[in-house]
Amino acid sequence: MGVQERRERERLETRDKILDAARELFINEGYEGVSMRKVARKIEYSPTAIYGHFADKEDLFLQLCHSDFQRLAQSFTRLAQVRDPVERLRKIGQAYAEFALSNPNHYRMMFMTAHPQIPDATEKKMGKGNPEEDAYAFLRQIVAEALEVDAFREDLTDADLIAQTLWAGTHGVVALQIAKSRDHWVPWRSIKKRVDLMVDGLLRGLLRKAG
Amino acid sequence: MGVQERRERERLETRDKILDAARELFINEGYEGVSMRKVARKIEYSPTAIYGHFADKEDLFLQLCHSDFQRLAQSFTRLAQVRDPVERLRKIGQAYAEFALSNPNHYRMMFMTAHPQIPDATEKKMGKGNPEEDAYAFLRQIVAEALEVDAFREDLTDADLIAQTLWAGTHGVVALQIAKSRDHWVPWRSIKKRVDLMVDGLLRGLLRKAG
DNA sequence: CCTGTAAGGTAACACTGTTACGTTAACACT
DNA sequence: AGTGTTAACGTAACAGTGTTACCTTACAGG
Repeated sequence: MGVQERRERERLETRDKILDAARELFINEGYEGVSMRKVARKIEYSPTAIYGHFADKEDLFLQLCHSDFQRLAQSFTRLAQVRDPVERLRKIGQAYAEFALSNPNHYRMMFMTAHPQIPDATEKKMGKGNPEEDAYAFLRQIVAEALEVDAFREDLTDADLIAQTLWAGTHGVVALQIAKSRDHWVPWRSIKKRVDLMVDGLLRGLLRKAG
Repeated sequence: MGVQERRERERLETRDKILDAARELFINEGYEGVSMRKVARKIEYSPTAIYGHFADKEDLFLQLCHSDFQRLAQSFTRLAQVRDPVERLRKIGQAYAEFALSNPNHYRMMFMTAHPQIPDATEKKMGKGNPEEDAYAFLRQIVAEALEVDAFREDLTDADLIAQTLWAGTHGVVALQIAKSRDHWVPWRSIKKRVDLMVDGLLRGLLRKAG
């Protein structure tokens, strides 16, 4: 009975059609600029068809972010080959910033807007740790490695606290860039300079002075 | 002809009634959770009455943020009495974080969402520099003072770049707190610890090693 | 008393996310 | 071959949104 498999395949095909159309719209118009009816028109379906595949608009967008953020987690794992954990921390900051600035709408949805507490059910359906979590775990693990070789100041022993601070630093730069770069009352320096100074300055302040 | 003055006064009174009702709603329900009709019901006016005082919903919220953010700028000026500019930078970071966490909805609107380019007209009506700008200028000025006494590393000479990085650091911590503190897949450390480590760590990395 | 003006209300437009409910087509089973 | 079931999809509607023509009303100035 390959019939069920074919149906499943067809179902996934239209699901992907929805996702592709929605991705293009969300990227160009942002979350509020997109309506379910617009997505439906784009794929020539009725609006209700989408609800057979996604619980609601937020679910649709989050599934989208989810799949795209796996790319981020994967690009992180590619950094595993960098030997020096401190150098790896530097690289992960750059990669994170690059991803955020290339996918500003996704980034806004994932890290700049509060969601009403993800229910545990969907969390498990996402398959054992969502990419956000994976990415954080990855960062935390590098921090832990750096801690083991005594790279950080001796009064810093909490890997989570350090990881959260490094994350917050890069997040701060890219989040301001995404939200406020068009405000001209701040003489913004180039985003590259700001990311570099944040990563470098913060690491300098947290690492042991003499290696 | 005190008539015009009385009319003006009455007009401002209803304007303030709108602002007060809207403030309470926005603080509790957030931007999207509030509708013009809700605000109108609260003050027992028709929805259209609001449009006689504010251009649209965003204008209403921004005027609100504007007046509340003046408190922030004022709390900054109170820090002017701190002698050491570096110590003042530390204090301004704490004050900024405290304000953001006490007014999360305002903060979200002002610094975590992109607005469609403020037209110059309203900018001037706001009276010579909005509070955001004032606050940034204040920070920048302290950085400039610190630069004059050679507090920063010798390779750091751009007051704007430094100010933007310090701002981004604190912004990163509070923004993540506001948007993601309810996500339980990160073992968040206390917000105080995170703010402290960010301000202290970042300054350590940017200041000259031996004072 | 009449007129102009400005505040405020009514009703509508064009949307939005979402959901009962109906249709349809393909499969499994007798 | 005919019947029943199921799942995908569409129609039409609900309750709400921001916003705007248009109308009413009250009141100051001539």
